[in-house]
Amino acid sequence: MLTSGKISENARSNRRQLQGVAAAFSALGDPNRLRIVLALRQGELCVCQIVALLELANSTVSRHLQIIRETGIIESYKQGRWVYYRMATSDEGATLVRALLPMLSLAEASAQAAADARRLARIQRINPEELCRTQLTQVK
Amino acid sequence: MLTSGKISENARSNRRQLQGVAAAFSALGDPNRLRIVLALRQGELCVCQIVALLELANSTVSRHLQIIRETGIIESYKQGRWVYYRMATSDEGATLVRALLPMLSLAEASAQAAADARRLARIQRINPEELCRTQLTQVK
DNA sequence: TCGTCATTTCGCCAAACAACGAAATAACAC
DNA sequence: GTGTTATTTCGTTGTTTGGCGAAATGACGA
Repeated sequence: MLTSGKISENARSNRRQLQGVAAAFSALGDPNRLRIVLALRQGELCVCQIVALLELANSTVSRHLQIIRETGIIESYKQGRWVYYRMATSDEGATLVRALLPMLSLAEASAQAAADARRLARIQRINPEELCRTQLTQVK
Repeated sequence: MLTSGKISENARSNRRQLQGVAAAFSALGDPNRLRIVLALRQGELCVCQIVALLELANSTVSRHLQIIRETGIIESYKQGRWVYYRMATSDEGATLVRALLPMLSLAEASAQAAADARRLARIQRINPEELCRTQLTQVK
């Protein structure tokens, strides 16, 4: 069950509108949300993997993901207790992602993005179930 | 005398960094700032032409222009009392503009952008000196 | 030099936003 | 049904932001 979020059809048809483009820009105007999208370009992730990467509260990450998802750039699906997020595959979402590619490439050339990519590779080697479990104990 | 704004060399070298990309996204995440950039893609404009298009206070427009200019997307030059803004021509700015093109094209396909383009064409037919002069009397 | 004009900067304000912890929700195992 | 787990939603808080009018700045003309 793929979900782009609880957005109304009206909001969906605004994607091609100026407001929709501005919303996508605004979503990626937060550095942490930009880092999330760059991470998802490496492959789908569950919330706790993103939490581990960003070192933010899970509630904050969840909210960030909701904001990005509502722009259509990413989508999510449930697998048991886990919710996985990935880059949009729908026609409309993919159009937006394609248009964003040159800018995302620019961001990927940064030292921060490289450091994130290295950490993410390590995070992805940990069993997600174990990663989620150890997160509560690591909360400080 | 071209000016990209009073940005430090440190901020300039961050353009290729994640923060710089996020700043560009953030700048264009405001609908009015996005409208400004779409308008400048039609050709250079002075502040009062942009004020006429957006129907905002001149101080607000000036602030918006400063924010966009600091990202490197646009540049400005003085001609007497007038300050003209245009899309960036420097190597670095042009790279950013090029990367933004697909998204700007998406925004240009909107009804709002088309309406703006029509109004802007009319505004550009007015002598800028006369336009500026009549603006103070139109302030409500 | 003084007055006018175009723009920028400043100060204020209400709204929006990113962070957090707590509560609620949904999925799972026993 | 109960307890555990992953995630989302809610409420709070301090910070940021987009709008405005007023003040400051710089260019021009007499």
